[in-house]
Amino acid sequence: MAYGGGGGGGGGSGGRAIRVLNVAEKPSVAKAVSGFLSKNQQGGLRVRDGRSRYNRIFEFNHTINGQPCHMSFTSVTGHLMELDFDDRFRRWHSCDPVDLYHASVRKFVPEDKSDIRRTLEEEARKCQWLILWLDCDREGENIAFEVIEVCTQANRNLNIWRARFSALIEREIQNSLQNLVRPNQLFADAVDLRQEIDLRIGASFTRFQTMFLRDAFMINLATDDRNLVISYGPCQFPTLGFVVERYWENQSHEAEEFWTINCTHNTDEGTANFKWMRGHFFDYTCAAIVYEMCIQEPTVTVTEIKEQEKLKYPPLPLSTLELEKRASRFFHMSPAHTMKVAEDLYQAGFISYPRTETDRFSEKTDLRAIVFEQQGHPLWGSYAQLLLNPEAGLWRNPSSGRRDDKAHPPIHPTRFSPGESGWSRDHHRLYELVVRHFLACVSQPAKAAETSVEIDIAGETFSSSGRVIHAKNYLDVYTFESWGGSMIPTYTLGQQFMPTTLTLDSGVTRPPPLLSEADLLTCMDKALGQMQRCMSTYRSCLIDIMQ
DNA sequence: GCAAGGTC
Repeated sequence: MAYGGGGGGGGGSGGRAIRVLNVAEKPSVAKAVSGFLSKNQQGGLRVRDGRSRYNRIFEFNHTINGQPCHMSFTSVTGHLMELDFDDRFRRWHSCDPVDLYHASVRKFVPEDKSDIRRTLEEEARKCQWLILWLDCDREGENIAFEVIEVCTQANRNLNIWRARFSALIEREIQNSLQNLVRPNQLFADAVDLRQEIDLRIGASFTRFQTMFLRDAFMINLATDDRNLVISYGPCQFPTLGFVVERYWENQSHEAEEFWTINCTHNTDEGTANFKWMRGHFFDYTCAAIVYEMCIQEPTVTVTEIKEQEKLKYPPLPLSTLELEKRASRFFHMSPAHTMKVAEDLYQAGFISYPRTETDRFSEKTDLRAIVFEQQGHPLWGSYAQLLLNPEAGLWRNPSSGRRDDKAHPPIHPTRFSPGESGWSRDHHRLYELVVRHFLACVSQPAKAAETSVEIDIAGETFSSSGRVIHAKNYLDVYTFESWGGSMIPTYTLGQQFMPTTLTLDSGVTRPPPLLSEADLLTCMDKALGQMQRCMSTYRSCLIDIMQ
């Protein structure tokens, strides 16, 4: 890769330090990265204030691929720019809501971000290079181009680079600085498009339905001090749809009585509960007739015995969606809170970047090194040691999911911690989940022997099964999941006995439960997958047509 | 007065 060259005497300036402006997405990242990069550098780390009181500027010396650099490191706070309609469309009655689909829009730096803009302009004028340290997701790429726009307006000759990193740990940061790439315009464009669609649909529908419903229900603004805006956004509606759909199913459910036949058998080895293979009948008379036949001739004959080894596999490597679902299931943490806590852990360097779709590890990842780090933990350290011991036979290369966002690895621990004093209970729990999940991924599945027995009573079939766990394996460390064992007595084929009980039982159908947050995430993910498949079909159709 | 995405 050819560094320098392009802008205002980069690498070619004969050993003289070039001035580099570095920009992160948030102040904490600017501080953390500056901390790593200024280590062991002459002059250490200096800090000064910029125009914005939250976004300070860190300064230090560094060398990029042999080129001495003077680094200034500042930050933005998320998006620098906003998208909105031109002023003449801003008032609600200025146009028909449908006109908002072609009204002109503009992207600009809002008033409360103008101090950050000034800092960027002033610093950009002094620099030859610009390195973008924004989060490595689509929004980050879009913010990168917002920063580029502001900076290049102040200095046309900037040589612009993108640092890519998935964890706020020193090794990763040093590595990304020595392997700079160019920013990706296509990712940024995708976000611009999403912003425009959200704005046009949201504003036009919200104005339309608010005004329409006000008139329809004759709500008088003068006497009603509620600020009634009935908002519509492309993001809310699928979510609301799933929630409401399930609610309606739940409400319209009519409980229905059903009947089933159960059989139990006690021996000195234990009890077997046999379930009727027909499930249940909604018609009492039918069930009663069959039951009557069984009672007349209640002798049981064992007709089939199946024994097989059953495996329960560890989960796939951890993506954001799974992290949210599991934190919701295991700890009742809301997805929003989970992501806040995960972000804290990421910023302190304990886990990798928590926003990832990837559920497969790259072959280059040194999985054993990650396990190695965890050996000293009081709770799971001994399990980590066992994993690394080849004689234990516990290790297994992790399964690979089908998703790869090509930007970040699955969420995994990046730094050992026995727990930090500043952590809340949820920080502890989430770190524990990430570590235990990772250790589970590289472990053997749990193994059990399952026996299923089928019996015949008067021509009706019943079945029961028992399970004996032979090796818990990953379940020893993944304590959030369990796999119950159950014993049933030993039977032989053709054996005959009398049932201990043979009963006709009734039950009532239950409505489907309201959607949990974890269920909702699953619905959204499924719908996203369907949409992506549609899009890809559509895309190949277009390509066909064009050829 | 409107969206959704960043972040303080």
